[in-house]
Amino acid sequence: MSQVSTKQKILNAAEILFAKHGFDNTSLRMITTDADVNVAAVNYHFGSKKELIQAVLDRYFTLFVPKLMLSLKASLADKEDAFTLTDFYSAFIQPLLSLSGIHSKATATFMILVGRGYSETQGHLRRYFTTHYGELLSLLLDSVLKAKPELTRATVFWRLHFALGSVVFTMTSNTALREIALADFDKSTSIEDLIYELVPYLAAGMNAE
Amino acid sequence: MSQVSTKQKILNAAEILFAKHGFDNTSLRMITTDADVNVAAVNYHFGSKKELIQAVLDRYFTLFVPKLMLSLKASLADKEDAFTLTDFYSAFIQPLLSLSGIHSKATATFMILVGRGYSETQGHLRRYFTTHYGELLSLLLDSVLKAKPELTRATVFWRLHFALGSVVFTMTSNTALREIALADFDKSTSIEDLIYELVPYLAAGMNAE
DNA sequence: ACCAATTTCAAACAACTGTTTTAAATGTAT
DNA sequence: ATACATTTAAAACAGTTGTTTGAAATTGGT
Repeated sequence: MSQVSTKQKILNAAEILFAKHGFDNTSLRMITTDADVNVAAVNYHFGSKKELIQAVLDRYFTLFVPKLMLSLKASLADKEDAFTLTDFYSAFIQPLLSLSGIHSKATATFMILVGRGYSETQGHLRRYFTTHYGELLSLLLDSVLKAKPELTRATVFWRLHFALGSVVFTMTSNTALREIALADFDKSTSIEDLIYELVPYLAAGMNAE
Repeated sequence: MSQVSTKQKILNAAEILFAKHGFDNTSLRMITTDADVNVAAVNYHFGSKKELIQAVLDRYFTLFVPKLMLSLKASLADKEDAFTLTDFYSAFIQPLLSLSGIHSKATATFMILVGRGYSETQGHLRRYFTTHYGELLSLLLDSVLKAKPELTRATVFWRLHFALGSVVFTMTSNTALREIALADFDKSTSIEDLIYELVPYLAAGMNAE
C-alpha cells in the first residue's frame, strides 16, 4: 500500500506542477514537497526525472488513446460512407470527458501536458510522442479523409496540428489570455465560453477551401 | 564601438538560443559562450537576465508593431467601408517580411519568441506583453470587426489568439512536427508549403459561423 | 517473533544557476 | 602624458539542480 501510495502521490503532485510551470521549471523538490514525500523517492520509484515525466504522460495516454481509437472506429463502422466532420469531432467528446474520472481538471491538464511535450521537447519526449502517437495519428488522418475526401493527406495532417495548436496555446496561455481578455472587455471568460468559441472555429478551419 | 558590439553580440546569441531552447532553459553561460563574451558582460550591459529577455523582445516589437499598425491604418483608410478580411491579413505581409532585414530566420524567430513569451510567462513577461501589446490588440480587434461586423468583440479576440496559437505551435514544434510528417508521408515539407497550408486555414477560421 | 526484502529518510554529491566583486585593460578627453 | 571614465576579465558568491549514499524504519512471509 505505502509503495503504490508514494508513487501515486508523486505522480499527482508532478502532474499539476508540470502543467502549471512546465517540465523543466518544476524541480523534484517542488514535487516531493507538494507530495509530502522524500526527495530520494522520485529516483527510487521512477529512476530519473525523465522517466517521471514519461510516467505522468503515460497515465493519460494509456487511458485516453485506446478510448479515442475505439470511439472513432465505432463511429466509422456505424456511419460507413456517411461519416462526417461532425462525427469526427463528436468522437472526441466521450474519451475526453472520461478523463475527468482522474480529477476534475484532468481534461485541461492533459491538453496542457501534450502542448508542453511538443514545445519543451528536448529529444526524449519527441521520441515518446512519435511512438505512442503513430497509429492514433494514422487513424485520425483516415477518419478526416473519410469525411473530406477532397483534401490531401498532408493538408489534413497540418490542419489537425493547427487545431491542436489553437487548443494547446489557449490552454497553456490560459492565465495570460484571460488577463488580457479581462482588461479589454470587462466580462470574464469561463472554460465553457472558450469551448463554445473554439468548436465552430476548428470546424471551419478543417472545412476550409 | 566595442560597447555596442558586445551588447549586440549578446542580443544576437541570446535571441537564437531563446528561440531554440526557451528562456529558462538558456543559461547566461550558453549565451556568453556563443557570443564570445565574458559572463559578467550580461549583467554589466543589461542588469539582469530578465532585462536581457525583454531587450531581445524589444528589438522585434519596436521594429514590428509600429509597422503593422501603420500598415493596418493605411489599409483601413484606403478601403474605408470596403475593408475585408483579405485586406486584414494582407496588412501583415509587409511588416513580417521587413523583419528579414535583421536576419534570414527573423520572422520565424519572432513568432517563436512571442509564443514562448506567452507560455513560459512568469509574471514579468506577462506584464510586458499587456503593456506593449495593448493598443495593437485594440487596432487588430477594430480592423477585424470592420471586415466582419456580425462578430462580437470577444469572439474576434479569441479567434485572433486561436490563430496565433496555430502559428506559434507550428513554429515552436517545427522540428518535431516535420519529423512526424516525414515519417508519415515521405515528402518533406518546406516553410513555404506550411504557409500555403496555413493561410486558407486561418482565413476559414476567422470566417466561421 | 523472526528474518529478509522493501521502502523511507537525512545528508551529502558534483554540477550548474544568476549575480557580484575586484582588478586589469581599454578608451577618451585635456 | 596625465587623469578620468568605460569596458572587460577571472574568480568567487550563495543558491538550486538532479542524483547517490548509507543507515534507519517499515513491511510481508514463514
